[in-house]
Amino acid sequence: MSDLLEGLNPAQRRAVETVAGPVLVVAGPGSGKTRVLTHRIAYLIAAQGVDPLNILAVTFTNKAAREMKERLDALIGPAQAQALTVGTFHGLCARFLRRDIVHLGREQDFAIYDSDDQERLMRRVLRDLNLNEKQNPPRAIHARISSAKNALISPQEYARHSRAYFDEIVTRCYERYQALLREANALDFDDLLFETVRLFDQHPDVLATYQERYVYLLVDEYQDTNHAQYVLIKQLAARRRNLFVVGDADQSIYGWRGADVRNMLQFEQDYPDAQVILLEQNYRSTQSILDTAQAVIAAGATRKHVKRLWTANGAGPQVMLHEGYDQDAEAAFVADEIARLVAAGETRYRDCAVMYRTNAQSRALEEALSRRGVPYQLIGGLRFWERKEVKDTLAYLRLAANPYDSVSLTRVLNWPARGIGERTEAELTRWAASLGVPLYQALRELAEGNEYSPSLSLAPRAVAALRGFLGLVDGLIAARRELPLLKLLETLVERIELREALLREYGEESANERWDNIEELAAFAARYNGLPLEEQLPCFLEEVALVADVDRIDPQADAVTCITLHQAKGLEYAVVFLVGLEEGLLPHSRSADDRERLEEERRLLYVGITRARRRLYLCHAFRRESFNRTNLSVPSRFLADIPRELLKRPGQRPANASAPARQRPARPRDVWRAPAPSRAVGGPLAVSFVPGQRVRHNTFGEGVVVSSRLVDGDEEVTVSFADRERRLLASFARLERIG
DNA sequence: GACCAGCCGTTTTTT
DNA sequence: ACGGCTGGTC
Repeated sequence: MSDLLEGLNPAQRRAVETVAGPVLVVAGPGSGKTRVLTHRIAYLIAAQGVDPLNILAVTFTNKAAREMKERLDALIGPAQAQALTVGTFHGLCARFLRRDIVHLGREQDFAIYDSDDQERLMRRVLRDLNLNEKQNPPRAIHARISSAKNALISPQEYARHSRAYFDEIVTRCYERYQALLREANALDFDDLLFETVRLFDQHPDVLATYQERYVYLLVDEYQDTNHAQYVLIKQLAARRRNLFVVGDADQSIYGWRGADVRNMLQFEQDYPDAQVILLEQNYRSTQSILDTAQAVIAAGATRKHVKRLWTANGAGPQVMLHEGYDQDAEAAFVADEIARLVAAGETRYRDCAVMYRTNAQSRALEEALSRRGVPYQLIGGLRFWERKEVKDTLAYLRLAANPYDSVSLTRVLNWPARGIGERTEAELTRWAASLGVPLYQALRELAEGNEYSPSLSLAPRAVAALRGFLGLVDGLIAARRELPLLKLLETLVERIELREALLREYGEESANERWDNIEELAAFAARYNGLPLEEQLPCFLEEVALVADVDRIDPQADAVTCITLHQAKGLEYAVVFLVGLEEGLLPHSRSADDRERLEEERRLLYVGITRARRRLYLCHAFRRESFNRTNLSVPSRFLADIPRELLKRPGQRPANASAPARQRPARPRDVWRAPAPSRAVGGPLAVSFVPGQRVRHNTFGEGVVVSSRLVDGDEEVTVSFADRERRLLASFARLERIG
């Protein structure tokens, strides 16, 4: 038992041992919160004799859930670890609903609609309501509906609150969208949460069984919960109140999808008897990296729980600041640097990661890395499960599980091409709608030759094609009952002549690539072989719908990880490159006009910086290609918040080489002191450039100073260069006086 | 109903 | 630069 507490610092130990009542753990990055979470579970089971069946842990990704179980395997043995309930909010809700959704008058074999399905369905809604897609972008409308659902606002309530014209549109769409989802026996991502809350709300008896079962609740990444998740937790914890949440408001980066950091900030009001534990010692990073992170976060808006992070890890190498000429040069620098470090035996590929704000930025990196033969794995981007051929193939499997899934049905109605064109589809849809039945039902009626009052005007040839499709689907439904998943997939591939279809459609090269994806899909399907026959398909489909891309990171592969900053949350690497630290990218231009969202961008950078264990590179480019044109870039404003002596530029002597203050080894209680907000350490006290002064810049060339002023402890110089006037920060721009 | 050529928007982040 | 969509033709 005692070894469960060994090696934990006093705060961590308190977090593990405080068994009863609400606990809020405010944990800085790298403070071992995953460890605390895991050890607490182990402690409950091994030292307190708690039955693992009574524990529910919620993690942010499936990967985190899997890793937690693996660690518990080692700590308390597989038997105990397997009995535990661990998962993501969405995964857990899907499980709860599968069991109990009949209480809401629904079928258990519901499909889960991902963003692509959601958008397709929204298109259908717009067509049904005769709304123009151009004027009413499906994504925009769906975004409104999604945030309404995250806030637990039903269509009726939305209608009540709607004010503006657009709200009226959204209201009508929301209603129709829900009706179609129900008709398709489908739930979208947001419904998984909403419907679970509704289930618990309307059926206290069902809720009570869960409250009884889950005596201990643990939630990770609490700062990124949305309102629906918050309510869900409140419902589940209401009885036993053994709620243990861990989070870091400074790392809240999902506000844009409904996460509300106030859930965490108000925890003490929600649970007045809550214990609050601060984890401030960082075990991950060097002092240099931590100092940089603190400088960035401290310059932001005021925070509630201000943590004083410290580490005993020592100063480590200085954080590097690098400016590339353009994105390719930036990528080349990254690739060269990784190759250099690996060649020098300093690190392995797998310990390196490159992080960026947008997926589009990965292209230049991929090119540079592969040109140098640096192995890499790209996370995100064109996601595997979203590739067309994969989704098309999956659509058939989804139909086999639930033929009422109209989005999947229309998706493959004419794929591969079987002579069912747009007109036929439109007519079938119209007919089904006038009968008030799902498309599949309409197909059946049609095939059985049933006559209905709303007439159907289809050519005999079209009717025959539709019959053929129905036969195919029904064949799959039958096959599903007797064949294991992998065989079902093989049957499907044969019946639709998938390989030939791919060749026909895409040409040899592309078709082969796509066929590889189908084979990967088959390999994934094969993993469900061990399950009972009737569970294989549903489990497979559910996992496919809910896996995150980070779940696909292969920790065994010796390869550099390329990943977005959002997905990097919770991960750590010895060497981290943050690229594209420029205005418009980080902070992203879409967040520039909103103070809150700007702060979220800052936290995103903070998250990125704190992923690094030993070496950190902050990179930006002088010019960047976006869309089809290149633009000159301005270094991110957040860089200006980092005291210049913390940063080193390659090929330059350290900015403050004569002052060894930062090089001293950190003492255990060497609490980091934040620089006074809005005044960078070592910043100028007066302007040093005067109008008319001629200056030279490494990349811009010669120019003339137009004006200069002090901004946030730095000097902002406006210089007229040959191409145009530019504003530069004196601490970054390397302006050389001439004449 | 299939096919082709040209056009447009796409890109912020994701369970 | 790419892929999906539109509008035209066969």
